[in-house]
Amino acid sequence: MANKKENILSAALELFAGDGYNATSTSSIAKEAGVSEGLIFRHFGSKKGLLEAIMEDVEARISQLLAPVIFEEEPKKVIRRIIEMPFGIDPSEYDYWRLQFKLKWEQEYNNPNKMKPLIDKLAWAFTELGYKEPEKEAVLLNQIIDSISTEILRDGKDAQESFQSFLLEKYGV
Amino acid sequence: MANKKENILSAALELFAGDGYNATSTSSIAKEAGVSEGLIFRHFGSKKGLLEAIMEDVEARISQLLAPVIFEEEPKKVIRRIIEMPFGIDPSEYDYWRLQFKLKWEQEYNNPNKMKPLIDKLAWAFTELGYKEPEKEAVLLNQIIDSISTEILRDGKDAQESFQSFLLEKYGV
Amino acid sequence: MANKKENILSAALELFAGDGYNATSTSSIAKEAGVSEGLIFRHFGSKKGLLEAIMEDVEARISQLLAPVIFEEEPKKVIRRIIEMPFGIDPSEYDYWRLQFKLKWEQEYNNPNKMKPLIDKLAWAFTELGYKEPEKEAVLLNQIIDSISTEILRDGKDAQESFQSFLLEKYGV
Amino acid sequence: MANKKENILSAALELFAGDGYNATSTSSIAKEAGVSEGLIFRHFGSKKGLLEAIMEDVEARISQLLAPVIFEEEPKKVIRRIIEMPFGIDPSEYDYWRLQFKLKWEQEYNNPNKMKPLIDKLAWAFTELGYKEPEKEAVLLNQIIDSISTEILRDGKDAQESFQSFLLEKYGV
DNA sequence: TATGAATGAGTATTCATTCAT
DNA sequence: GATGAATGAATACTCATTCAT
Repeated sequence: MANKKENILSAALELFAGDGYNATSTSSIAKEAGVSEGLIFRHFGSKKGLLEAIMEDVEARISQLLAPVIFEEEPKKVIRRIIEMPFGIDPSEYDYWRLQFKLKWEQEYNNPNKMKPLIDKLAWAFTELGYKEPEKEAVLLNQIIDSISTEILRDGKDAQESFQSFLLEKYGV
Repeated sequence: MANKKENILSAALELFAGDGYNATSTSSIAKEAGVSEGLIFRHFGSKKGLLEAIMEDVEARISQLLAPVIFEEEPKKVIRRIIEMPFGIDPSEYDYWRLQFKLKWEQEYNNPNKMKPLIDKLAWAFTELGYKEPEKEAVLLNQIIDSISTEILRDGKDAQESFQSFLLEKYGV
Repeated sequence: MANKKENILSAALELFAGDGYNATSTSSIAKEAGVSEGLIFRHFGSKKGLLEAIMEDVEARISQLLAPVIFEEEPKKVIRRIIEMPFGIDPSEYDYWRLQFKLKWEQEYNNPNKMKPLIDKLAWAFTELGYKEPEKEAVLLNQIIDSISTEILRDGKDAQESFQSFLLEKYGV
Repeated sequence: MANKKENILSAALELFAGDGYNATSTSSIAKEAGVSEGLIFRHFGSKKGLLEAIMEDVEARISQLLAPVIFEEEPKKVIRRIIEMPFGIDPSEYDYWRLQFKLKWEQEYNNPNKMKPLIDKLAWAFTELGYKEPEKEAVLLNQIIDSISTEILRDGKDAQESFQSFLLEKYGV
């Protein structure tokens, strides 16, 4: 059987992502993870500490997903990559993303400049492509991607599939 | 002193919108409203009943805000109106909107086809204007408006003001 | 429509008899009686006061039912009458009796010498009939009648009918 | 200091037996047992769960008390044993019995066929002794014992002592 | 007489957290 | 590292009762 600390992390991720942070009790996490409630506090100090540990993972995975966009050198491909991104998320990782979105609305876990490097890269790409208002275009595209991600997490990838080519064509990439 | 029932409704709106439904206790609502906790249950039966009473208001206000879009006859003006909509929300009504957005992520209060009539109207407008994929354009614009509304509710109208003209120009309306 | 005070009394009787005094709320009585909760307190001062008002009725009805035993002059007929008594209760009056039995076990409403005159009469009858321990016989028969009454109130008259002739024969009356 | 779980059980038994199940609050049990209220729920899940834990004990003790009657082989001694039974209850165990009787009148905890094996045994004994209506005699004696038990629990053993020999003589055992 | 708004104390139950083992 | 007993504060909700109208 896997490490108990890992069990706690994955149980908590699943429950936080599904029911929200507030609505998930430490006792339900312990039950789901098959450990004693006390162990959660031994490892993570508090419920909030557990959340923070999970959020480190979440952020690592987001960076990983954004990497192909950030490091792309060709402007058109930057746009293409960002549009393809939400469809490239492995369904086994959906909970990381669900949690990320849930937390935007629960408490103060929102970190608005987490997306700053991405938006900067998009702005650069739009500048290169000669758009008149590249910063605004960047923000707009980021918002669109955000919305599509939300829908995918709710209803699954298939329902949104046709949207991908629509956007690729719209941006001519 | 004003009607106590009203006090409860406005205190609950404020707290639900700020902290979320789950994270707001009935005792904090009572304290904020300056009434006994029991009175909440006498008037609304349960915490959920209180939420539902508030949501009736919320929905009435949304309809009211969407009306100018829905009843607009000229395609270009339909697009213009929807873009102007989030900027037309009176700041005194922000909590109604915040609550609406919060609930999308808490429990099952999401009613996805609430926006159906709006999207249909947008699709009609895009068809009239000769867009190639009017349904997708409608969904896309709706998502954009949703995102902008979110940002406005978080950071205030001013930060997004310049976005309005950017979008109006982009859509040529 | 009947007098509201009467409505309260009969609603309370029904609910107290069915669910017990403690388990019945004044609000449920008000609802059942179709009156405001305040009216209960206007008329009876408190929940306990309401119970006491009902108990006066209960006691009047018990006396009425015991009268044919108490005023019977012939010893054998005294015995016969007491045995017939529980079968003579009108089903429409069962709630009075149910309440009487419920209260024996809830709080201190038990008044053990309420049955004193009856037991005295039985003792007299057994003396007349030459029983060796008339007081004990009286207590015993009273207990038997009490038990049968209990069963009748729970399961209905029919299930116990055959018991009546069994007892009449046993006591030779 | 003794086991806290035991403390809860014995405090609850005392209070349930004295005031009834409904009228006893979990907070009063916690106070009486010298534990936190939460511990009751950790150990027994709910107030009803606590009652059920107690009732298992109660039923074990009843079986134990009925054993000498059930396993008696000689008809006359069966009758004698059942008559002696209520006087054989140890006063330290009265609460178990009080609770048993209280619950007959509160909610649906009444299990009428709990006494079935006893009544069958009595019926067998009366048959052997040549009584004309052995089943009815069995039910009747059971009722008498029930009533005497009730009185003993209310007023103590002494007040009823003389009744024992009265009954033994009456049944000729 | 009758209502219905209003209350404060109480209800069973849950929660995050601590601690001895 | 891991458990499970234990807690105190909080939770949504109910109750008997009061009072202005």
